[in-house]
Amino acid sequence: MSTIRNHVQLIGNVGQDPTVTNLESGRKVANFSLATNEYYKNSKGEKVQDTQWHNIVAWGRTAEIIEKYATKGKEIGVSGKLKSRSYEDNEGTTRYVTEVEASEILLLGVKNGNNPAE
Amino acid sequence: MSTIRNHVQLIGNVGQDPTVTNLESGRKVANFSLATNEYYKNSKGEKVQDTQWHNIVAWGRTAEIIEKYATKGKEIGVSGKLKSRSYEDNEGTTRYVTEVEASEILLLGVKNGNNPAE
Amino acid sequence: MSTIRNHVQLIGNVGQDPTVTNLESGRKVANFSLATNEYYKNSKGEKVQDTQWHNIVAWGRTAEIIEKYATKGKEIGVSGKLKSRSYEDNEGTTRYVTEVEASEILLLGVKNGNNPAE
Amino acid sequence: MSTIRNHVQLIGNVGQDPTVTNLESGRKVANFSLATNEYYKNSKGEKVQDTQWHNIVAWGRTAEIIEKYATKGKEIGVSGKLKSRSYEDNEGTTRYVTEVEASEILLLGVKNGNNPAE
DNA sequence: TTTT
DNA sequence: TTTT
Repeated sequence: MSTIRNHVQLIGNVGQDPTVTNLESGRKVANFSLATNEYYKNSKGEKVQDTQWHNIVAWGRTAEIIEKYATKGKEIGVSGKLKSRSYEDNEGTTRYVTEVEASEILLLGVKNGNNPAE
Repeated sequence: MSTIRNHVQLIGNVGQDPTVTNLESGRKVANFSLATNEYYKNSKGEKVQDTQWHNIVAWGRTAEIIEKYATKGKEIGVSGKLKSRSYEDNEGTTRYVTEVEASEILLLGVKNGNNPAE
Repeated sequence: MSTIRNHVQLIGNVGQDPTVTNLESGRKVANFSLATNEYYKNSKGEKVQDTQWHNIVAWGRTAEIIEKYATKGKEIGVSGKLKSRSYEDNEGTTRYVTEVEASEILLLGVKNGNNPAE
Repeated sequence: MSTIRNHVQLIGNVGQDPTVTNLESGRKVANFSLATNEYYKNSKGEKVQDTQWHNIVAWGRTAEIIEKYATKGKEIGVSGKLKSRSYEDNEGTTRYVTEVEASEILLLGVKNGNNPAE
């Protein structure tokens, strides 16, 4: 889809080592959670943290990079599209999940030029 | 939150007239669905449409603009952040919903300079 | 370059029919100006327009789409990277120009699904 | 201007300590150069670096943050708008400069929650 | 040089 | 003029 019609960019920390599945086709799919952290002052002037957790999914070459480098705790950038899909849970109920389908990731805190994702 | 850490931009069509709630504080909240449409050719060379539906929420002045102008079918641009929250459904089960919290909207197909959102 | 490290998105009007050059390699290059328009109220409460003109350059398939559809006056979206380069003017002085290298364009005001750029 | 109509985001390294000017109004203006670095393999399979230099300008509170924290060499994120302006050089010739007017910066390589820009 |  |  047009990157102009549907574009998401996040910078945050990887919540846990990604789950990577090898598809029959030979492609990989990677799934993980990414935390973005916001800080603001509340009405009492106290610093408050608001953490948002995002579901990230990636395919193919991007999934391979994620498998190798986007390990738990790493700070990364993600760009891609916002997508939702439905599935049946164990009780047969239809559930909906919204994910960011990553087309690109950027490893931060890595020396420039040694960034395997570039 | 930093627009650099968490940024979403969508261009699509409003699914139905927004639901606008007047809070006790005097602020408004607007909720609606936005469809983004993708077109691609499948393996048979046929044109296929992939529509994604996004939950949009907006507060305050942005909600007021949405209430007046972002009516059903309109093509609009939305920029904001990706946020998730939980709530209890009627059976008391915890549900999760992911939304785009819009900080800005742009009415398309409106003559420049007559755009009430600008 | 990483779309995360260097990303520009503009929505505006094409200033004149693009200049398209056929390179010896068979590739095309398209150049044109894009106007983005801002409206705000000045200190006297008068509505003021601020127009910014941007140099856009595109290569290959994107240049071909531009040649056909991004004609004078059209409202389009552009996404790409910010790049600068130097050249010698007629007097032999080194000049610098900053351009948006478009990787994608979106024709607005076109019915969904009939958009040749998608 | 609408962040949807004109939006730039860069992640790169500060080229030199910013120049900060105190305006008569009491506001500050900060100017500096930001380098974004791209790496790719050329036709011989050699890794090549392409560095783009961007002119950044910021006003008010953003300028103050830049003055304190965006010092030479630091890796930062910048978001804002693309703007051009003309000026007369020493010989009285009209020159044009294109800048990113930063509305927000993000200091990278800083522990979350200790980021003075947030 | 666009658009309104 | 940065970074590696």
